[in-house]
Amino acid sequence: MQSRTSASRTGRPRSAEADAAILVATRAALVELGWSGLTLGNVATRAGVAKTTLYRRWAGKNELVVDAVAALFDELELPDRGTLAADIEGVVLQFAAILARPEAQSGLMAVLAESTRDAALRERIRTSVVDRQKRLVLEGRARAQVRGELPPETDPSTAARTVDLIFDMVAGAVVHRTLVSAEPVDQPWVQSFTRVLLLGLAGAAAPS
Amino acid sequence: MQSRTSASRTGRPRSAEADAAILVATRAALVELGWSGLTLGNVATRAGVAKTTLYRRWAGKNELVVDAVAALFDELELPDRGTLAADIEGVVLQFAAILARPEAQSGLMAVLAESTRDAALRERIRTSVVDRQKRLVLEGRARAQVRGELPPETDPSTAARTVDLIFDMVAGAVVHRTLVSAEPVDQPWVQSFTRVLLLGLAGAAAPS
Amino acid sequence: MQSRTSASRTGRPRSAEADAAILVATRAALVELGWSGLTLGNVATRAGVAKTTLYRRWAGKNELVVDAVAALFDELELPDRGTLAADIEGVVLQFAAILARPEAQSGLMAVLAESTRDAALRERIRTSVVDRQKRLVLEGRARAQVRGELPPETDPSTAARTVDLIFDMVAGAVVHRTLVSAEPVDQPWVQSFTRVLLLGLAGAAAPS
Amino acid sequence: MQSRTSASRTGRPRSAEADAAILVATRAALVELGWSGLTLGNVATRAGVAKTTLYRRWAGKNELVVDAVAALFDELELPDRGTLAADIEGVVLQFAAILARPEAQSGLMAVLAESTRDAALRERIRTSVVDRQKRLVLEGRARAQVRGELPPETDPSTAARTVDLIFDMVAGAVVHRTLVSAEPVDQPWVQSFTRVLLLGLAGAAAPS
DNA sequence: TTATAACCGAGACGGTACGTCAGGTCTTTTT
DNA sequence: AAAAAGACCTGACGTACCGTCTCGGTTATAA
Repeated sequence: MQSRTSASRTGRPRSAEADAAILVATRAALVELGWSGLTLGNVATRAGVAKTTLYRRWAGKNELVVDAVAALFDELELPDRGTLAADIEGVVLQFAAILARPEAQSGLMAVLAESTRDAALRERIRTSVVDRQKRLVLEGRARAQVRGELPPETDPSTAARTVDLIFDMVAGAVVHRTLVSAEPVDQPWVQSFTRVLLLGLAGAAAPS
Repeated sequence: MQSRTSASRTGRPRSAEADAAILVATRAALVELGWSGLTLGNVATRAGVAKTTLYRRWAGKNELVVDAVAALFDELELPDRGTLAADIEGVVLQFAAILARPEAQSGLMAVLAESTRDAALRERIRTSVVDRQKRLVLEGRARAQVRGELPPETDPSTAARTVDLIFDMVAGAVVHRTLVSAEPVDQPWVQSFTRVLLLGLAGAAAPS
Repeated sequence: MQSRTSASRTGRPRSAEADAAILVATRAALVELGWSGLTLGNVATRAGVAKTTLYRRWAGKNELVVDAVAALFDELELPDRGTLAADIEGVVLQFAAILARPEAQSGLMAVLAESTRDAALRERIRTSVVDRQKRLVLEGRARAQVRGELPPETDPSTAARTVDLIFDMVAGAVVHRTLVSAEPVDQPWVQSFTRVLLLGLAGAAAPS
Repeated sequence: MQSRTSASRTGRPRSAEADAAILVATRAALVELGWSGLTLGNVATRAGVAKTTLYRRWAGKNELVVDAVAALFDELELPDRGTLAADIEGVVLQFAAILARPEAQSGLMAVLAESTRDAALRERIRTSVVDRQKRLVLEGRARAQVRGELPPETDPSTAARTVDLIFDMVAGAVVHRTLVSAEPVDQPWVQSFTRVLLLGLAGAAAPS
C-alpha cells in the first residue's frame, strides 16, 4: 500500500483506523460521486480525517483509488467445481460480480485511463489488481492438468503466451460486455462464452 | 455531433473551420497532456478559438473528447482478404493500430469511465464509436456466409447474441491486451487469437 | 446626443422610435437592475432592438446612461413663487424629487465615478446635466435682482464665483443628504437649509 | 473590516501581512485603473496573493474598495486652531485633500452608487467612512461651545438635526465642487464657503 | 520524567481550471 | 445602408479543488 522509507522507531505511530476509514470512504465516494466527482477533501471529511493525513499516505487520487478498488478483488477465489468448464464459469461470474459494482466501474476504468501515461501507476495496478486475477488462470490450469483435462506444458514460453492470451480473452470479454456493451454477464452468456473459449483452446492445442 | 434545434435562417452562421480546428486541437492535447491534463481552455487556445465558442458546441470535456476520438474510428474498413480468418486478422490489426494511439488510449478509457454514470454519454459513445466497430462484425459474417465459410443463420435472436458475443470477445481481448496488459497486438498474437476464436465458434456451432 | 458625420441621402434611415425605446429601456433597466446589473444586451432586448443598433448610436454604457438620465432633468423649471426663498425651496424640492428616483441615483453617481477618469464623459455630463441645473441658479438670481431682493452685480468675476459657490452648496447638500446620509429631503429640511443659505449669503454680501 | 464569526482557535491563522498588502494594492489599482478597470485578479497579483485569499476576506469589489478607501479618512483630525472659523477651514481643507486623491474619487463615488441598491454596503460605508467625518462636526461644535462661540444646545433633537444639516452642507459642497464641478477646493473658496456657512448658522440661531 | 519525534485536526495559503457572462465586433440575411 | 440575429474573441467573474503550509495539540518511544 504505502510505507515510510525506513521504520522510524520514535514518534507517534500512524493510525491504522484512519487507513481503513479512508479506504471505506473512498469507495463510498466513488459510488455516490463517481471518479470525476470524487475529491480528496470530500474523502477526508467522510473519513473524519484531515486532508494532510490522507496525503501523508497516498500521493494522489489515482493511487488512493487503486488501493480502494484493489481490495474488492481480494474476494476472488477459485473453489474446485469439478471440471475446467465449471471452474471458468465460476470465476467469470465472480469477476463480473465485482465489475458490476459502481465503485469498481468508474474507479477502475478511470485509473486505467490515467495509467496509460503513468508507468508507476500502471505497475501499481498490475501488482494490486491484475496479478491477483491472473493467478486464478494459473491455478485453474494447474488444477485442470491434475485432473487430466489439459496436457502438461512442454515449452514454458509457449505456455506463458497461452496464459496471457486466455487472460486477455477472459478478462477482456467480461470487461467489454460490462462496461462497453453495458449488458449483464449472466449464466447463459457465461456458458456460451466458456464453450467457445474451451473449444477454441482445445482445437488450437491439437495439430492444425 | 451537435446541432441547433432549428435551422435559423438569420444571424451569422457557425464557423465550420472552428469545428475542425477544435477537434484537431483536442486530439493534439490528448497526445501531449492526456485526459487529466487536458483543459478546455488549452484546447481553445490551440484551436485559435474562444472558450465560449467551444462551449457553444459541446456540453463539456466528455462530449468533446468522444467526438474527437470517434473520428479515429472512421478509418476502420473491412477489405476482402479472401478468407474469414484473414478478414478477422485484418480488422483486429486495424483496431489495435487505432487503440495504440495515445489520443485513443487515454481519451477513450476516461470517457468510458465517465459513461458508467452518464447514460447520455454512454449513448453518444455507442452511436459514435461502438456501432461503427460492430458493423464490421456484421459485414464480416455476411461475407463469410456468401463464401460458404459460415452457414446462414436460422434463428435471428440466436444470431444477434452470437454477434454480440463475438464483438465482446474480439474488442475486449484487443482492448485488454493493449491497455491492461500493455503488450503489443502483433501478428503472432493476432494469429493465435483468431485461431482460438474461429475454432471455438466452429465447435460451438456443431452439435455438442 | 449623437450624429452621423454627414447627412447621408441613401440607405435605410435610422429609426427614431428605436432611439426613444432604447432610452426608456435604459431607465427601466436602471430601476430594476441598477448600474452594475445593467447590460447593453439587456437594454437591447427590452427595447426590441439589436445590440448593433445600440452601438451605432452610443459609444458605450456610460454615454448611454448619461443620455438616459439627462432626460430626467428636462423637467426642472423655476416658476415664479414670489420670493427668492420660495423659489429656492421650490427648485430644491424639484431637484430632490428627481434624485430620489432609483434610475437617477445609481445611474448618476456611477457615471460621475467614471467621469473622474474620462474628460469626454465629464464634458458630456456637464452639458447634459449640470449646466441644466446651473441655469436655474442664474435665472433665480436675475429674478431676485428684478424684485430688488439682491443687488445687481458689480464685478462679473466675483459674481461668477458666487454663483458657483451657491450651486455647489445647493446641489451638494441635496445630493449628500439623499445619497450619503440617505435621509429624505422634505419640507422642514428644505426650509432650514434655505434659511441658513440665504442668511449666510446676505451676511457675506454685507461688509464684514 | 471583516471577521470570522467566532475566534477559531485551531487551524492556520490568517496572514496579517496579506490584509495590508491587499489594501495597498487596491488603492494602487484604483489610482492606475480607476473603479471600472479594477479587477480582483489584478489586485491579487499586485498584492502577491491568491485570488481566493482575497475572496476569503471580502465579499466582493465593493466591500474591498470601501475598506481600502476608508483607511484614507483615518488621517482626518481636528487640531485646535483657536476659532471655529479656523477649525472649519482646516477640516474642510483636509477633507478636500483626501477627496482630491484619485483613489478616493473613483472609488468612493462608485461605491456610493452601488450602495443605493445595497443596504449592507450602505451601512458599511456609514460606519467606515461617514461616521468618521461626522465625528469631527461634533467635536468642533463642542469645542466652540467651550470657547463660547456657540451656545450650549437646549433641545437634543434640534441639535442633532442641526449637526446633520451642517454635515450635509459641508461635505456636500466639498464633494460637489471636487467631483461634479471639478474645481479645486483652495483657500479662497474655503474662506468664502466658511463665511457663508457661519453667518447663516448664526443668523438662523437668532430669533427669526 | 522529560525530551523528542512523528503524528493528528483544522484551516489558510498560492495556484489552476472551471463554466458563465458581458463587452464589443463581425458576418449574414432581410427591409 | 440600416436593421435583426446571432456567432465571434476577449477577459473578468466567483467557485471548487489542488497540494502545501502552519498552527495548537496528542501519543508514542528514548533518555
